[in-house]
Amino acid sequence: MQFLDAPLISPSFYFRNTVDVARDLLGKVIVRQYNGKRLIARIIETEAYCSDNDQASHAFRGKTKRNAAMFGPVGHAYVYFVYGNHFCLNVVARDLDNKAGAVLIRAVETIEGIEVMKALRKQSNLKHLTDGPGKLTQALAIAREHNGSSLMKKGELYLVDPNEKPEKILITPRIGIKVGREVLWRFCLEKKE
DNA sequence: CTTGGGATGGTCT
DNA sequence: GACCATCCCAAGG
Repeated sequence: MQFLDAPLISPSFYFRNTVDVARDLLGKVIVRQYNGKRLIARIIETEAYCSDNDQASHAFRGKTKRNAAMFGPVGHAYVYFVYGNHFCLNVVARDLDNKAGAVLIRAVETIEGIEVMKALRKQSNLKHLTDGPGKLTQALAIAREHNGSSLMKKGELYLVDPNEKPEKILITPRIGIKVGREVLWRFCLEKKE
């Protein structure tokens, strides 16, 4: 399995400008150990959420119990619950000038474990298996308990770098928000729109 | 294909 | 009591 040999990602990768990290997370690979099963997925869409300079960010109004992970160590997960139905997975990333910052993982494509993902999603339509932030957390069984956990060491949930060749990246405004639409902080790999 | 509304619950005012 | 970094389904073109 090529992805088991792929190296883990070190803190220095995440200790950079949040927007740069969002772009560079494209093509990185999420590994999830779930009930003895291995689920693997490749990141194909991200968004950057910064600190008190970013009105759309959960961190904009300062630290609270909910967003505390965004102020915590880089390379850790920030998982939150939205709309009463869904979890969203973020990776904490920021440079020294910022107190908080995280990259929302908006979409992935399945590499391994598709049958388990279908079961978790109660959905067999491959097109819509992992093409949204709430969908991919369901497909990978990511929830509250992963909030604050490190993604830089092998465990239930971590990231690896398969060292892919760069691909064409689509850059757009972030979506699903009412403010902060003027910055181009959403990054996608070729797929659809 | 697109649109519109309902479900659902934690957080903050 | 209002928001939400959402999803799903049903109805209409």
